[in-house]
Amino acid sequence: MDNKERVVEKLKSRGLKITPQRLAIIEVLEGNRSHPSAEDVYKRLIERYPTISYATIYKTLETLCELGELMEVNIEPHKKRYDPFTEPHHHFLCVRCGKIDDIPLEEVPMPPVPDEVRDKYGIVGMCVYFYGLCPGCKN
Amino acid sequence: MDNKERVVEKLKSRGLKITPQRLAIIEVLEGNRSHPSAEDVYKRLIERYPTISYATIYKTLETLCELGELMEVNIEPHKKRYDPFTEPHHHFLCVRCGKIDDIPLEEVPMPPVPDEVRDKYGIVGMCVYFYGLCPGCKN
DNA sequence: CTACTATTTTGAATATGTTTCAAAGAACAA
DNA sequence: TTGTTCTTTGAAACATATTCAAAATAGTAG
Repeated sequence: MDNKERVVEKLKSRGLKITPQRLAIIEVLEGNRSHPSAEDVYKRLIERYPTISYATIYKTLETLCELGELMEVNIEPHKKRYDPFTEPHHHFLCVRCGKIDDIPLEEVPMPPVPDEVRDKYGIVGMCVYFYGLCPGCKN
Repeated sequence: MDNKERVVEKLKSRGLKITPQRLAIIEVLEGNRSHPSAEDVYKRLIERYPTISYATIYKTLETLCELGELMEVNIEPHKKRYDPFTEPHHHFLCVRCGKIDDIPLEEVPMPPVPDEVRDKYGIVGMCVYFYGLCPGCKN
């Protein structure tokens, strides 16, 4: 999600309404590479929108996922994170500080999935997660 | 975890006690390829051990993970699954029926991770998850 | 076999993240 | 301006996992 206007048009084209809350959430996400959780988004917004609720945050995040403008990152058990950068890439979780980094395909390629394997299992999606200690935590 | 006796010896060698609950949990896991959740294990045991508690289940599963006899499978958001088959392999989740299948490395290889990438991020672990519709659900 | 000690189990309470719900509010088309 | 439909809200409910202190037990030593 690199372009707010495109997302707004997409919402409109599906008959969805452009509310201040949705705009604010989109603004928090636009170009955001920190893989925020629902709580992260909430905390970024609660000062500007003191009545915004988690229900709205969760619902909007879900909507954006359905529109293909956002991806869930489930690298951390029991806490969904979200990624507005939807091109294929991997993720790395620092198990000490909890930071998530992208690992681009140039550094680690997607594992090749033969068509017959794809068919056999009915694969429609995949993800690769890495765990470790980030440079700052390695000391 | 293909051999209960080895796990028992490992527990003993760490000064951990062999309790009926631990034995029962190990028996449920031994050779189990269904990737059970804590609840699955609980339900398998509650009839034979009417007083067994989730606290015990969770704690024992954690202990077995620490011993390297069990692996967490976090393919399903917000629900840990466990896998006693600890050799490297991938996992597939059917998004309709929730079943988890193994995908062996012969079908999809591990993506190659260059040493410099491993160092750069401090990678110590990785996993590959696949999502789709299993044959039974594809109809 | 008995007694001791450290470990383990238990049930209840708590924590955390997410979803549901119905009422109130707001967007937007006519 | 009005009406319809969608959206937001706060509270409650839900699901999974963890913590805690008291009671129970395994394993050891005598």
